[in-house]
Amino acid sequence: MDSYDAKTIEEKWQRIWEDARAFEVQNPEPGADAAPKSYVLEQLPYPSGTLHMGHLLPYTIGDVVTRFRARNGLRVLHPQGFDSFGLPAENAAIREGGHPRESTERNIVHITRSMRRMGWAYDWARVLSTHDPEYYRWQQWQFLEFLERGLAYRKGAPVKWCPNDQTVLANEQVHDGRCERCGAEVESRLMEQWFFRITDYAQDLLDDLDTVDWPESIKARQRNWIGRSEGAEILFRIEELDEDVPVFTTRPDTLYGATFFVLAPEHELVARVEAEEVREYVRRASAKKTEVRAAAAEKTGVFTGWHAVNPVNGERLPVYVADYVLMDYGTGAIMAVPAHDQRDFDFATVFDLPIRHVVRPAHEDVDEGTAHVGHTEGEILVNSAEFDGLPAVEGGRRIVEKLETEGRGRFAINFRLRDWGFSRQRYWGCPIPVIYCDTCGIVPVPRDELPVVLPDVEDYKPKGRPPLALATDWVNVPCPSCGGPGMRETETMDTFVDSSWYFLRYCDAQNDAAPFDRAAVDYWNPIDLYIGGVDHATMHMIYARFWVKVLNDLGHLGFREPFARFYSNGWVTTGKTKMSKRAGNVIGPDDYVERFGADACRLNILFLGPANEDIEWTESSIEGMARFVRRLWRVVNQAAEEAPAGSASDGRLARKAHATIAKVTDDIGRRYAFNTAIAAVMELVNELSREPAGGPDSRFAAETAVSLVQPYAPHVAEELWERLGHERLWEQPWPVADPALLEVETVEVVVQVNGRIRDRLHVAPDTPEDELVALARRSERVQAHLDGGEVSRTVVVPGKLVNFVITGETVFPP
RNA sequence: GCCGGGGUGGCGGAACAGGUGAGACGCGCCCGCCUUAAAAGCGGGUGUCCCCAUAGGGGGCGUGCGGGUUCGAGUCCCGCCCCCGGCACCA
Repeated sequence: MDSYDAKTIEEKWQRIWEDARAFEVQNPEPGADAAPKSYVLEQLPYPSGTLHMGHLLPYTIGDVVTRFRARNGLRVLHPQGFDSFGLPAENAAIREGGHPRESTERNIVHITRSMRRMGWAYDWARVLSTHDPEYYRWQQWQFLEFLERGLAYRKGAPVKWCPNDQTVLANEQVHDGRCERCGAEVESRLMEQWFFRITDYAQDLLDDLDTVDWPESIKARQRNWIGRSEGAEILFRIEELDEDVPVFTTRPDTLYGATFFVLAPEHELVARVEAEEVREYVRRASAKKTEVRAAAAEKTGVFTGWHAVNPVNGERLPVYVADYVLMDYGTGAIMAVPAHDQRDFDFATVFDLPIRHVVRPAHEDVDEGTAHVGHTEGEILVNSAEFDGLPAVEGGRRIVEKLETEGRGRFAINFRLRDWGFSRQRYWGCPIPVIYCDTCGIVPVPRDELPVVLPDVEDYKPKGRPPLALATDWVNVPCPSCGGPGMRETETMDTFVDSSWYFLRYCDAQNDAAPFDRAAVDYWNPIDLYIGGVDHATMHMIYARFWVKVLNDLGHLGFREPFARFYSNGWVTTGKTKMSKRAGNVIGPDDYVERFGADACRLNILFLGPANEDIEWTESSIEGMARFVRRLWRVVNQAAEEAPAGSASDGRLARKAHATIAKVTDDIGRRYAFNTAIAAVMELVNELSREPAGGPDSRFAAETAVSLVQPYAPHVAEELWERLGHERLWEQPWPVADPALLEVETVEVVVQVNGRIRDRLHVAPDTPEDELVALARRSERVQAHLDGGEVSRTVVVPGKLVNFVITGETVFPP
């Protein structure tokens, strides 16, 4: 027998799969009966220079599932592509010179080669890159659809600005007041921005989470992010201004406890204060970053001299400006109830404002000197005029109803989710296809002029203005509407737009008349298994859901959720830190593929632990896995050479093979427990190695092991399959366990006395209960323990155990 | 603070529906075989404490801690402790 040579085998089979177009899949012909399908997809990768172990996990999971489902008779779509716009390439170009396109495309070539070497079964005929004009052309087309329906709009808004990257950041890209990308401190700026009206879909996005099969933790994050709160909007009149100001509150039951009123520094009315003290406070507050405000030890604020009238009792409340009230949540104004809100309490303490308790437990007293926060269950209203004594929740409702009849309040729902600001002052992104005209305003670029191709520029360095502004030939164009002078939009789209619809394009990747054909998209979607990391749980996966809902409302597709099932893979870590380019601790697979082969790497990454938890990379385990592959090689080769063909018996080895089929099928197909499936195959190989030449059963066991390991180690599996005298394992039906052989001939039934095992019986699995009890009683060792006690109860689990419960002294014999 | 996920051998982990002595499978380590030697490979051992003993056998205790339910609990319930992740002046 020749020795195992991973490199030769892997190259051989990769060539064969490629020549056979083994993993390319066709869309169904229009009108034809659509075959049962499965759409398996890993989150779109950014094409950094090289693959690392962190990438191996999701892609190998996707590959195992793809190969498994294909052999189970499904038509499987498993494409791959590149999220190739974005800051890293642009920053690299600024740093090292060259065009971002050059380094990006070089990286794509390199990473594609690495992916092929891993043997992942992708339909490369559908590959896409988001920086390809043929891709973003259709993104611009969809943007125009959004724009025309008012779902994309421009407004001035305070935005998070990264002074280092010279660009606007989404809220999600800011962590602890710093740019998540470069770590620079984020500033706040007022700028005209493009927004998608995702807030229109907030309730929809929340409700439809109930229809998808995702881990609860991921759903929880999205719910958290959307942040729905129920409450009321209540109008307060500011006496001195004669203006009504709405506030949002989740605690209308505490309205009688309001003792002051607060406006956010950015609130429009604040501009009307003339006192220099207030103006100075507003200036200082707006310079402060939100996170610095939040971290402040003590609440700050300043009295405006105004008073707000509480609509429910006519009380005059002093109006303050304080930066603990945020302009971009609710209405930017609050009624302050220090007795029942910690923040208001803190403020009231600093400014020595009155604290009035209006909600308290029905049957106990509260300390009036502290804030009594966040309770409504079992509590009643006090100090609340005619509402006294009502349960808090009902009281709140009655108060709002009363205000409603007076036109001073209404029930309201508020979301934490904000509209999605998607314009970026950077170069390397999808151009926004609009033209500004002094006469016509914002004019969409006509669809037949798409794509608006990103022009080359001399200098990508951001200078506060987008680099595209420097491409004057490109910028200055006639207005499509009136023909007068116009200027192109020089901002580009957030790359999250690119990844909001790429999974649709895969379904019809070559379409040059539309983003995609609806029938093709409706056939393949929703995605049956979406695989990726938790870090995209709130941004990408909310945006893509929003995008699909809009396209559905516009009639472009027939479903409302893109990701029917989501599998969240863990991180690969070294030490305890997540492996990432930024952490500088990446270990690439290339070296290991060279030394041990792609098959060993694939097996290893899935064997290290449950794939939905973090996995620590260890050098020694891959050596163990290489050992397993060699062992498999040796044992199967020996069976191929020496074990005769013929029908398998019902002996131990054949039964083990059937049990392994059942286990692996369930582990991959239902449980997504990729590690235990490998362990099961190892057990089978261990048994086979005891008698590799043992007859037809050995050959059957060898074939079974090879067939079951194929999703994980497809190259060596194909090679061994061929040596066993067969061909094209990747097309063979997945093996089916014979239920008759899953039954073992004899089972061990435990005999317990008071739950302690005293003997074992070896009996047929279907031995009836009474017989089991009789056998158990006959046992000498059991007898010894039954002496001196009376059996008060006998528990029998057929095929498992008999338990005698005895009363009496001799529970534990000496 | 709120939300989510976890605590099992020297290590990664298994035990999927409360039902066989927990610890599958692998890593590491130890002993042996093979070899001039090494590598590779092969065989065996490996939770912990105790007892009788020549082989071997027997028993106690063990899944973060404390209670509980049950004939029976890693698995269910109550109360703690600790770790990881997310969100957070969100009114």
